Amino acid sequence: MTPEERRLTLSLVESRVPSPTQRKPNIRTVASHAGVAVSTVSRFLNRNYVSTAARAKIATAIEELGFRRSSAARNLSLGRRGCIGVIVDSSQDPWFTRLLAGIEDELSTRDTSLMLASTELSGKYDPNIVFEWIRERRVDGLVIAKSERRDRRLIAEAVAADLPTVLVAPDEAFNQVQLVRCDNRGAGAAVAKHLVTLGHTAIAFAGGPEHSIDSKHRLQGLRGELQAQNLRLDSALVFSCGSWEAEAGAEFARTFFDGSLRATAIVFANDSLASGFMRVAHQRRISIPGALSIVGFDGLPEGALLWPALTTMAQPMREMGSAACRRLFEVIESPGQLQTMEFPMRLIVRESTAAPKALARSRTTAGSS
Amino acid sequence: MTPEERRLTLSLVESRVPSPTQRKPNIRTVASHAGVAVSTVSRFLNRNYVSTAARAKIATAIEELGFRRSSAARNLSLGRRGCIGVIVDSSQDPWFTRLLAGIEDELSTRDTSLMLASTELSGKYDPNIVFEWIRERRVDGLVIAKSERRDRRLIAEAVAADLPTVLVAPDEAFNQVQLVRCDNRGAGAAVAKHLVTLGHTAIAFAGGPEHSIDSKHRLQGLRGELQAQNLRLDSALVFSCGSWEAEAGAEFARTFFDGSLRATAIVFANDSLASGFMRVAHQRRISIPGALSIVGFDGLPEGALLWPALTTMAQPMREMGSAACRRLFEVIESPGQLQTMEFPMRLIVRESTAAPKALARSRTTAGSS
DNA sequence: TTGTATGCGTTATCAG
DNA sequence: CTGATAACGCATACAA
Repeated sequence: MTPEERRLTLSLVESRVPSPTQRKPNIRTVASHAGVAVSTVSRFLNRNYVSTAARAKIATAIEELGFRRSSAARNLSLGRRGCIGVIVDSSQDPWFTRLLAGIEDELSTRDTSLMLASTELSGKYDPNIVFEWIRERRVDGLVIAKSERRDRRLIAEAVAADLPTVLVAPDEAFNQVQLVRCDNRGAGAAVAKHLVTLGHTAIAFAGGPEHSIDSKHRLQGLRGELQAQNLRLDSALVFSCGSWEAEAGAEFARTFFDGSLRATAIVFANDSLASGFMRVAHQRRISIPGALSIVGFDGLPEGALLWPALTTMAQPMREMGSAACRRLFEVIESPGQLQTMEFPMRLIVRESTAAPKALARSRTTAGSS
Repeated sequence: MTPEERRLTLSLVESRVPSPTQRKPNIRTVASHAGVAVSTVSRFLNRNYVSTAARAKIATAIEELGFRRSSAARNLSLGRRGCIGVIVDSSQDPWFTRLLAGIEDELSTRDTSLMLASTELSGKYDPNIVFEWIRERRVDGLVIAKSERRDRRLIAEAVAADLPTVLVAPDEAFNQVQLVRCDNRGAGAAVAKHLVTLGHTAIAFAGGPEHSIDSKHRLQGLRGELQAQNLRLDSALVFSCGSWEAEAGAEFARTFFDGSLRATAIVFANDSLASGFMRVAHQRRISIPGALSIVGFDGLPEGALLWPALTTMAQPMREMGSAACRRLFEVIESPGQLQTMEFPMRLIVRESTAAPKALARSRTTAGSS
């Protein structure tokens, strides 16, 4: 209550105000205006039983008064905070940005706000803010994006505190939590199909961090589909970049080009690695996709700005964000069962993949003969 | 109040609970524990006058009980929402993402959450959510990023509603509002210095949207410094891409390369345009910076991943974010004067600029002779 | 189906 | 400097 408001209240404590345009209507105003009790209005607001007669009166009263219920008061009464926590290692990640758009979609319809926490805001991993949130229950629930092994304590604490939590695209095997993820194996298989269709047989895979489940699954999918097509992924052509960062992809490029192993296509575990690789390829004047086809995973729009634009398997990040958010609200309202939602990924063919040179040449020959 | 809590309360309505680990302590608990009145505890919490004796007792009580005040209740009592609104055309913008990090820094210390609104979330401009926020006062204040002409109504409404508002990097002349912006003219001048030092004389400028103030100021700075160095910016070499998007830069590239005008360096009004241009340059096998030097504005980290990595004038986006947020809180607490904070931009020399070919050659000649 | 009464945790007023 | 207490706006158990 602001000072002005309080003064107003006090001076009018005896004489009921008729309709001062000043003061915002509350549930009590509505009730008296409609000639019913506040509890009836409250029930109306919460879609509980109320007679059609009362319903109509209340509706018009609300309309006339331009009433809006206070979420602050509602939260206080409900023992909620009206706010969810969204956690990610870095909010600068374009993948996360898309996820956020989905969350935003969902939140805008619910008068709920959000708190953002980057566990790696300042360069080093520091989840303490989140621990505070959990302990002080400053949020009604948590959406944790791309959680990895190091986030285990975080998740354990949230579960222990009985705080509704949804994990999105966890890169580690978590259970006991609501899950929203992508079909990484299926995506790997789709990439295999794409490359095989183009005529590639010497395919390499460059993974992310050693322990990454996503990376593993994508590789599994790739390998599986290749086998199904009677091709095998040469294990000498399976690499690990050790991280998800573009710089790791660049580093890999340098060792790859300096080595003697050859492939006609390289599948990267994500777009970022692929982009780092391509930068070095440019420096070395390796033609893509002429000499080498490149595929990434994630489907970041940024990939379309590269030259050549990156072919990739896209996650429906925005949909995942809104799905996670919806699920979180469900769980907040009523605890319910554990649930896992899996989204398919989608192949986006851009410019970084083409038929391998040899094949292209033979085809040209065949065409001209 | 959750059902469980209510049951607990009711069953204990007569007999005071000794210290049930269940129930969270509130200001009343603290007061009785410290042997003072609630109002004294409240004063303590809000750093108002309270005797040292009481102060000590309260402090230990709070410590022992692990008390944390409820922001929901506080907001209700204060008539606040405990939440600020952050508005941008698209939350996908990497520039905005950096700004958000700064806001995040500031928010994490204040138990305030945020609501995000993208006015162009679904492809077309739609500020209605924000109007709702303002009318229903669902936020305590607004940070509006990169507002442009079309946001005038929004800003006018916020001002009319007396809602504390801070504009960050507005691309239009706004007044009557708190402002946080960059020194675009100074940045333009810095680019001029950089290019002149490298030996460029045939410099072109490719601007953003026609009515963009930022674009205009950057050009002014560039032109001014060039004049100061006794060079002039050929007005035939001043272009407008008509938008800030990479695609506009690509489009400009096509017409530029198809035309007959020549320059040894092009300054783009932002990084995105420059990146679109460079993509086409690659396609046409124009060597950068060999045949053409390129400079952008904004300093997005993404520019470092391009090949060649983009030379650019960087905005301190994160600092601007936290500054805007701090200022907003100041204004929320006490209205105060209108204020404008201007941040300098910083030149990041990467790979897209070099001495012009002719000069490089003559230098080599000079060196070898 | 509705009304009454009470509580949610704080802050601000005003009389000591 | 301190204590009692009335708001803040809403939700719900319970009685009617």
